[in-house]
Amino acid sequence: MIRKTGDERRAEIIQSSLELASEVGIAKVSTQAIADRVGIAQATVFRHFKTRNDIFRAVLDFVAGNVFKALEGQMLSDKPADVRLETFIRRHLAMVSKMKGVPRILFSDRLHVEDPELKKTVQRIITKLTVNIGQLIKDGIKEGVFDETVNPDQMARMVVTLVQGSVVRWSIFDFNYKLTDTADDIWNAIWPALRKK
Amino acid sequence: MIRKTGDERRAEIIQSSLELASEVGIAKVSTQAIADRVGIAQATVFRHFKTRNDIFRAVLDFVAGNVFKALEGQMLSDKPADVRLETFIRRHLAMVSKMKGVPRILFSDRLHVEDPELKKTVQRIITKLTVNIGQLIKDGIKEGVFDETVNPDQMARMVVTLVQGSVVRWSIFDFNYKLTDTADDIWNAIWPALRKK
DNA sequence: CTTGCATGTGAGTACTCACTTACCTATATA
DNA sequence: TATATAGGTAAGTGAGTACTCACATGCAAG
Repeated sequence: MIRKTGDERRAEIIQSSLELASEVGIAKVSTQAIADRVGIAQATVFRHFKTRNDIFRAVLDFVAGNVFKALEGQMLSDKPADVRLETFIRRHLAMVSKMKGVPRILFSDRLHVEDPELKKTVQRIITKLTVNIGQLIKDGIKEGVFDETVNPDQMARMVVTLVQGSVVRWSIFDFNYKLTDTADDIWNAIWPALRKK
Repeated sequence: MIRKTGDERRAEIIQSSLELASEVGIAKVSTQAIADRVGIAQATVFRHFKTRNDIFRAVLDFVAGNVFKALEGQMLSDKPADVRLETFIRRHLAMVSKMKGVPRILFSDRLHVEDPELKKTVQRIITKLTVNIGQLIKDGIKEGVFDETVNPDQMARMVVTLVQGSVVRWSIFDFNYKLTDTADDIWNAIWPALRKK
């Protein structure tokens, strides 16, 4: 019987849940499975989280925090907007490819219907991402690297959709290719639409 | 006690499962819930399908059949390739927007891990879709409406990814906007990359 | 009218799940 | 050294699950 602080255990539970989600899918991430991986009794999980859904909320907060840290890094860079956008896409894909559990949680039906709070969190993340990229595109138009006829919000939505769609595709195909390689495909598809003519 | 033929009941079970999936998510589409909606006893469901997963396989076959019927219609048209591609995207989105259960089944984690057979079916559908659109793009290059520097397979993957990503986004946002409206966004994003220069 | 069979069912079985309760103990601090 | 408390647990509980089985009945063909 090893004792750790609550914060340590909570971090372990979040980490193990993410790993399990990538391996067996969120539906099979039972409190028993989490307990087994962490090395504690099932009941102990409930010492640290009130409900199972609370665990997934904590996982999402953890992931969202990482995503936006990466995004802010790009927003503050002084490189031209096209470089900033491309770099962000690459960084984002690189990050997700190291956390395979993310798509399994983000697109699970548990989240989609069972816990409205969880879904709202995901909606907020996606919206915030879209707004930020829209801003990046507006900056690019001002800088003169993107065409002024481009609709920034519409384009931002498509960029986010492409990145997300790529992640979903990768997840459906069992992570059996390098997600980061699709960055070129994405860029080739949208760059002609963005480029200053 | 109303009696119907096996084929009729099977069709009802498939239809009800699709509806339920859109309403409550696939995880909650229990054999009991299906039975309630169809108006039969839970045990009767197993008269018509050996297992619960068999039901989802039948649903997927049904959906895939519809998708490819629409695609073939476009492949055989004698209009220019760009019109054919745009029309297919619009038709595809229109069809999905009438079957909200589709994204909930296609992107559920139950499917992703629990039943490998189901997942293979989804992979096959996506691959076939991508190959067909790749062919359409190749045709367009030959016809001279698409640029010859375009990589058809890469571009086809992006088109499919955009459509899928749009569907997932629409599902995450609770179907609260018209999916068919995103066809314009998609077309605006990829047309500059495809257009003959 | 009888018979055969497909459709239908109530009452299970055996299982998993999230969550609870009552009790235990390691450790930090007074 | 005593004590409070946070971390830990075995053994539940009740609700839900897919699936089975023995039996019932509507209906079509002989």
